[in-house]
Amino acid sequence: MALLGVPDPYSFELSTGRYRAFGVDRANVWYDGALHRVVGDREVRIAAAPGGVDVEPLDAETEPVVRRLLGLDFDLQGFERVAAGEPVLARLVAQLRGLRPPLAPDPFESLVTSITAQQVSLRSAFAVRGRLIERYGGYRGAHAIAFPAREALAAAAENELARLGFSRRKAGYVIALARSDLDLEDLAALPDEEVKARLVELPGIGEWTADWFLARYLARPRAWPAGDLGLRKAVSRFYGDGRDLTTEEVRALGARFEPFQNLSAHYLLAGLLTGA
DNA sequence: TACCAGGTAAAAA
DNA sequence: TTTTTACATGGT
Repeated sequence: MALLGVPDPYSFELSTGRYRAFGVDRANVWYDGALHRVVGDREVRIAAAPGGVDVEPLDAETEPVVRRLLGLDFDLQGFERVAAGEPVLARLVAQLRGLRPPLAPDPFESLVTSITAQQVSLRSAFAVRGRLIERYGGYRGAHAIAFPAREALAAAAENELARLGFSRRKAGYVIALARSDLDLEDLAALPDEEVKARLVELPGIGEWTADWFLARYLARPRAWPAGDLGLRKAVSRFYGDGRDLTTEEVRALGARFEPFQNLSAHYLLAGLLTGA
Protein backbone atom coordinates (compact mmCIF):
# COMPACT_ATOMS: atom_id res chain seq x y z
CA MET A 1 0.00 0.00 0.00
CA ALA A 2 1.54 3.27 -1.15
CA LEU A 3 -0.50 6.26 -0.15
CA LEU A 4 -0.41 9.40 -2.26
CA GLY A 5 -1.83 12.39 -0.41
CA VAL A 6 -4.46 14.46 -2.20
CA PRO A 7 -5.28 18.16 -1.84
CA ASP A 8 -8.53 19.36 -0.35
CA PRO A 9 -11.17 19.18 -1.69
CA TYR A 10 -10.94 15.95 -3.66
CA SER A 11 -13.49 13.36 -4.75
CA PHE A 12 -12.05 10.20 -6.30
CA GLU A 13 -15.47 9.08 -7.46
CA LEU A 14 -16.35 12.32 -9.25
CA SER A 15 -12.87 12.96 -10.64
CA THR A 16 -12.57 9.54 -12.26
CA GLY A 17 -16.07 9.68 -13.78
CA ARG A 18 -14.73 10.50 -17.23
CA TYR A 19 -12.94 7.17 -17.40
CA ARG A 20 -16.28 5.38 -17.13
CA ALA A 21 -18.93 7.65 -18.58
CA PHE A 22 -18.57 6.98 -22.31
CA GLY A 23 -17.49 3.36 -22.54
CA VAL A 24 -14.23 1.50 -21.99
CA ASP A 25 -11.07 3.57 -22.21
CA ARG A 26 -8.38 1.06 -23.28
CA ALA A 27 -5.53 3.31 -22.08
CA ASN A 28 -7.15 4.28 -18.75
CA VAL A 29 -9.08 1.24 -17.67
CA TRP A 30 -11.61 1.31 -14.88
CA TYR A 31 -11.63 -2.17 -13.35
CA ASP A 32 -12.55 -3.47 -9.92
CA GLY A 33 -13.05 0.03 -8.50
CA ALA A 34 -9.61 1.23 -9.58
CA LEU A 35 -8.00 3.08 -12.49
CA HIS A 36 -5.29 1.25 -14.45
CA ARG A 37 -2.79 2.90 -16.79
CA VAL A 38 0.54 1.91 -18.30
CA VAL A 39 3.43 4.18 -17.31
CA GLY A 40 6.72 3.28 -18.99
CA ASP A 41 6.58 -0.50 -19.06
CA ARG A 42 4.57 -0.99 -15.90
CA GLU A 43 0.86 -0.91 -15.19
CA VAL A 44 -0.15 1.41 -12.36
CA ARG A 45 -3.22 0.79 -10.25
CA ILE A 46 -4.92 3.75 -8.56
CA ALA A 47 -7.68 3.28 -6.00
CA ALA A 48 -9.40 5.35 -3.36
CA ALA A 49 -7.93 5.00 0.12
CA PRO A 50 -8.42 6.70 3.49
CA GLY A 51 -6.39 9.93 3.48
CA GLY A 52 -5.61 9.92 -0.25
CA VAL A 53 -5.25 7.39 -3.05
CA ASP A 54 -3.50 4.04 -3.10
CA VAL A 55 -1.02 3.94 -5.99
CA GLU A 56 0.88 0.78 -6.98
CA PRO A 57 3.68 1.23 -7.83
CA LEU A 58 4.31 4.77 -6.56
CA ASP A 59 7.65 6.33 -7.43
CA ALA A 60 9.23 9.28 -9.24
CA GLU A 61 8.13 7.94 -12.63
CA THR A 62 4.52 7.17 -11.81
CA GLU A 63 3.61 10.01 -9.45
CA PRO A 64 3.58 12.86 -12.00
CA VAL A 65 1.38 10.80 -14.33
CA VAL A 66 -1.01 9.89 -11.53
CA ARG A 67 -1.24 13.54 -10.49
CA ARG A 68 -2.33 14.40 -14.03
CA LEU A 69 -4.76 11.49 -14.37
CA LEU A 70 -6.51 12.64 -11.20
CA GLY A 71 -6.25 16.39 -11.84
CA LEU A 72 -4.59 16.89 -8.46
CA ASP A 73 -2.79 20.12 -9.31
CA PHE A 74 -5.72 22.33 -10.26
CA ASP A 75 -6.23 25.32 -7.98
CA LEU A 76 -9.60 24.14 -6.75
CA GLN A 77 -9.57 26.29 -3.62
CA GLY A 78 -9.00 29.42 -5.66
CA PHE A 79 -11.77 28.35 -8.02
CA GLU A 80 -14.21 27.75 -5.18
CA ARG A 81 -13.59 31.22 -3.78
CA VAL A 82 -14.41 32.82 -7.14
CA ALA A 83 -17.30 30.42 -7.84
CA ALA A 84 -18.93 31.38 -4.54
CA GLY A 85 -19.72 34.78 -6.08
CA GLU A 86 -21.50 33.31 -9.10
CA PRO A 87 -24.89 31.69 -8.38
CA VAL A 88 -24.82 28.86 -10.93
CA LEU A 89 -21.24 27.84 -10.19
CA ALA A 90 -21.80 28.15 -6.46
CA ARG A 91 -24.52 25.51 -6.71
CA LEU A 92 -22.47 23.23 -9.00
CA VAL A 93 -19.39 23.49 -6.78
CA ALA A 94 -21.49 22.44 -3.80
CA GLN A 95 -23.06 19.50 -5.63
CA LEU A 96 -19.84 18.34 -7.30
CA ARG A 97 -17.46 19.07 -4.46
CA GLY A 98 -13.95 17.79 -5.12
CA LEU A 99 -14.43 17.20 -8.84
CA ARG A 100 -11.06 17.59 -10.56
CA PRO A 101 -10.85 17.25 -14.34
CA PRO A 102 -8.35 14.62 -15.52
CA LEU A 103 -5.40 15.82 -17.60
CA ALA A 104 -3.94 13.88 -20.50
CA PRO A 105 -0.45 12.68 -19.54
CA ASP A 106 0.93 13.22 -23.04
CA PRO A 107 0.45 15.94 -25.68
CA PHE A 108 0.30 13.63 -28.70
CA GLU A 109 -2.25 11.43 -26.97
CA SER A 110 -4.29 14.51 -26.06
CA LEU A 111 -4.49 15.71 -29.67
CA VAL A 112 -5.18 12.30 -31.20
CA THR A 113 -7.92 11.71 -28.65
CA SER A 114 -9.53 15.03 -29.56
CA ILE A 115 -9.33 14.25 -33.27
CA THR A 116 -11.19 10.99 -32.69
CA ALA A 117 -13.90 12.97 -30.89
CA GLN A 118 -14.41 15.55 -33.62
CA GLN A 119 -18.02 15.60 -34.80
CA VAL A 120 -19.01 12.15 -33.45
CA SER A 121 -20.50 11.18 -30.10
CA LEU A 122 -18.06 10.49 -27.27
CA ARG A 123 -19.24 6.86 -27.16
CA SER A 124 -18.39 6.50 -30.80
CA ALA A 125 -15.05 8.25 -30.26
CA PHE A 126 -14.18 5.95 -27.37
CA ALA A 127 -14.89 2.89 -29.50
CA VAL A 128 -12.68 4.05 -32.38
CA ARG A 129 -9.93 5.18 -30.04
CA GLY A 130 -10.07 1.81 -28.31
CA ARG A 131 -9.43 0.02 -31.59
CA LEU A 132 -6.54 2.39 -32.32
CA ILE A 133 -4.98 1.54 -28.96
CA GLU A 134 -5.48 -2.21 -29.51
CA ARG A 135 -3.84 -2.03 -32.91
CA TYR A 136 -0.97 0.44 -32.36
CA GLY A 137 -0.58 0.58 -28.59
CA GLY A 138 2.65 -0.15 -26.74
CA TYR A 139 3.17 -2.13 -23.57
CA ARG A 140 0.19 -4.27 -22.62
CA GLY A 141 -0.50 -4.43 -18.91
CA ALA A 142 -2.91 -6.79 -17.22
CA HIS A 143 -5.77 -4.36 -17.94
CA ALA A 144 -4.54 -1.27 -19.77
CA ILE A 145 -2.53 -0.78 -22.96
CA ALA A 146 -0.04 2.06 -23.47
CA PHE A 147 -1.42 4.69 -25.86
CA PRO A 148 0.25 4.43 -29.30
CA ALA A 149 3.59 6.21 -29.59
CA ARG A 150 3.89 9.06 -32.06
CA GLU A 151 6.41 7.02 -34.10
CA ALA A 152 3.99 4.09 -34.32
CA LEU A 153 1.30 6.27 -35.91
CA ALA A 154 3.83 8.12 -38.07
CA ALA A 155 4.54 4.73 -39.63
CA ALA A 156 0.85 3.87 -40.10
CA ALA A 157 -1.00 4.03 -43.39
CA GLU A 158 -4.24 5.94 -43.95
CA ASN A 159 -6.00 2.75 -45.05
CA GLU A 160 -5.12 0.96 -41.83
CA LEU A 161 -6.60 3.73 -39.69
CA ALA A 162 -9.69 3.85 -41.90
CA ARG A 163 -10.25 0.17 -41.15
CA LEU A 164 -10.41 1.04 -37.45
CA GLY A 165 -13.31 3.40 -38.08
CA PHE A 166 -11.55 6.69 -38.74
CA SER A 167 -12.90 8.68 -41.64
CA ARG A 168 -10.29 8.94 -44.40
CA ARG A 169 -9.87 12.57 -43.56
CA LYS A 170 -9.34 11.99 -39.85
CA ALA A 171 -6.87 9.19 -40.60
CA GLY A 172 -4.90 11.75 -42.58
CA TYR A 173 -5.02 14.24 -39.69
CA VAL A 174 -3.60 11.72 -37.22
CA ILE A 175 -0.80 10.63 -39.54
CA ALA A 176 0.07 14.22 -40.48
CA LEU A 177 0.25 15.17 -36.82
CA ALA A 178 2.48 12.21 -36.03
CA ARG A 179 4.79 13.05 -38.94
CA SER A 180 4.88 16.83 -38.42
CA ASP A 181 8.04 18.43 -37.10
CA LEU A 182 6.18 20.38 -34.42
CA ASP A 183 7.67 19.74 -30.97
CA LEU A 184 4.58 19.32 -28.80
CA GLU A 185 6.55 19.52 -25.56
CA ASP A 186 7.81 22.99 -26.49
CA LEU A 187 4.27 24.37 -26.60
CA ALA A 188 4.13 24.41 -22.80
CA ALA A 189 6.45 27.45 -22.79
CA LEU A 190 4.10 29.55 -24.94
CA PRO A 191 1.10 31.72 -24.02
CA ASP A 192 -2.39 30.40 -24.81
CA GLU A 193 -2.93 32.28 -28.06
CA GLU A 194 0.50 31.32 -29.38
CA VAL A 195 -0.14 27.63 -28.62
CA LYS A 196 -3.41 27.82 -30.55
CA ALA A 197 -1.74 29.59 -33.47
CA ARG A 198 0.89 26.86 -33.76
CA LEU A 199 -1.62 24.01 -33.48
CA VAL A 200 -4.15 25.27 -36.00
CA GLU A 201 -1.38 25.34 -38.61
CA LEU A 202 -1.69 21.55 -38.65
CA PRO A 203 -4.33 19.94 -40.87
CA GLY A 204 -7.38 18.80 -38.94
CA ILE A 205 -6.64 20.87 -35.89
CA GLY A 206 -9.08 23.74 -35.59
CA GLU A 207 -9.91 26.04 -32.73
CA TRP A 208 -11.96 23.43 -30.89
CA THR A 209 -9.13 20.89 -30.80
CA ALA A 210 -6.60 23.57 -29.82
CA ASP A 211 -8.86 24.82 -27.01
CA TRP A 212 -9.22 21.32 -25.55
CA PHE A 213 -5.43 20.91 -25.73
CA LEU A 214 -5.06 24.04 -23.62
CA ALA A 215 -7.70 22.75 -21.22
CA ARG A 216 -6.95 19.04 -20.97
CA TYR A 217 -3.20 18.87 -21.56
CA LEU A 218 -1.70 22.22 -20.58
CA ALA A 219 -4.27 22.84 -17.81
CA ARG A 220 -4.42 26.52 -18.71
CA PRO A 221 -6.82 28.22 -16.27
CA ARG A 222 -8.45 30.40 -18.94
CA ALA A 223 -8.99 27.73 -21.60
CA TRP A 224 -12.61 28.00 -22.75
CA PRO A 225 -13.74 25.79 -25.68
CA ALA A 226 -16.62 28.04 -26.68
CA GLY A 227 -17.33 26.09 -29.86
CA ASP A 228 -17.76 22.77 -28.05
CA LEU A 229 -21.25 21.35 -28.53
CA GLY A 230 -21.43 20.01 -24.99
CA LEU A 231 -20.31 23.27 -23.45
CA ARG A 232 -22.76 25.21 -25.61
CA LYS A 233 -25.57 22.97 -24.39
CA ALA A 234 -24.43 23.33 -20.79
CA VAL A 235 -24.07 27.12 -20.93
CA SER A 236 -27.38 27.39 -22.77
CA ARG A 237 -29.09 25.35 -20.10
CA PHE A 238 -27.70 27.36 -17.19
CA TYR A 239 -27.60 30.84 -18.75
CA GLY A 240 -29.63 30.67 -21.97
CA ASP A 241 -33.07 31.43 -20.55
CA GLY A 242 -34.51 28.53 -22.53
CA ARG A 243 -32.67 29.39 -25.74
CA ASP A 244 -29.70 27.73 -27.46
CA LEU A 245 -26.76 30.12 -27.36
CA THR A 246 -24.38 30.56 -30.26
CA THR A 247 -20.66 29.95 -30.08
CA GLU A 248 -20.06 33.70 -29.98
CA GLU A 249 -22.49 34.14 -27.10
CA VAL A 250 -20.79 31.32 -25.19
CA ARG A 251 -17.38 32.84 -25.92
CA ALA A 252 -18.50 36.18 -24.51
CA LEU A 253 -19.99 34.56 -21.42
CA GLY A 254 -16.58 33.11 -20.62
CA ALA A 255 -15.55 36.50 -19.20
CA ARG A 256 -17.82 35.91 -16.23
CA PHE A 257 -15.60 33.02 -15.05
CA GLU A 258 -12.28 34.87 -15.22
CA PRO A 259 -9.69 33.58 -14.42
CA PHE A 260 -11.10 30.06 -14.02
CA GLN A 261 -12.76 29.40 -17.38
CA ASN A 262 -11.23 25.90 -17.65
CA LEU A 263 -12.57 24.63 -14.33
CA SER A 264 -15.86 26.45 -14.94
CA ALA A 265 -16.27 24.64 -18.26
CA HIS A 266 -15.69 21.28 -16.58
CA TYR A 267 -18.16 21.99 -13.80
CA LEU A 268 -20.80 23.19 -16.26
CA LEU A 269 -20.30 20.08 -18.41
CA ALA A 270 -20.46 17.81 -15.38
CA GLY A 271 -23.54 19.67 -14.22
CA LEU A 272 -25.23 18.99 -17.53
CA LEU A 273 -24.18 15.32 -17.53
CA THR A 274 -25.39 14.63 -14.01
CA GLY A 275 -28.52 16.72 -14.35
CA ALA A 276 -27.41 18.89 -11.45
C1' DT B 1 -35.20 3.90 -40.04
C1' DA B 2 -33.38 8.02 -39.77
C1' DC B 3 -30.90 11.25 -37.21
C1' DC B 4 -27.62 13.25 -34.19
C1' DA B 5 -23.19 13.33 -31.86
C1' DG B 6 -17.66 17.41 -27.32
C1' DG B 7 -15.55 19.56 -35.95
C1' DT B 8 -12.88 20.47 -40.02
C1' DA B 9 -11.84 21.55 -44.58
C1' DA B 10 -13.09 21.76 -49.14
C1' DA B 11 -16.74 22.73 -52.56
C1' DA B 12 -20.37 25.54 -54.04
C1' DA B 13 -22.90 29.64 -54.16
C1' DT C 1 -16.79 36.22 -48.89
C1' DT C 2 -20.32 33.26 -46.85
C1' DT C 3 -22.94 28.93 -46.92
C1' DT C 4 -23.27 24.04 -47.70
C1' DT C 5 -21.61 19.45 -47.82
C1' DA C 6 -18.91 15.04 -46.86
C1' DC C 7 -17.22 12.40 -43.48
C1' DA C 8 -17.78 7.17 -40.43
C1' DT C 9 -19.38 5.02 -36.14
C1' DG C 10 -22.50 4.15 -32.13
C1' DG C 11 -26.72 4.98 -29.75
C1' DT C 12 -31.64 5.92 -29.76
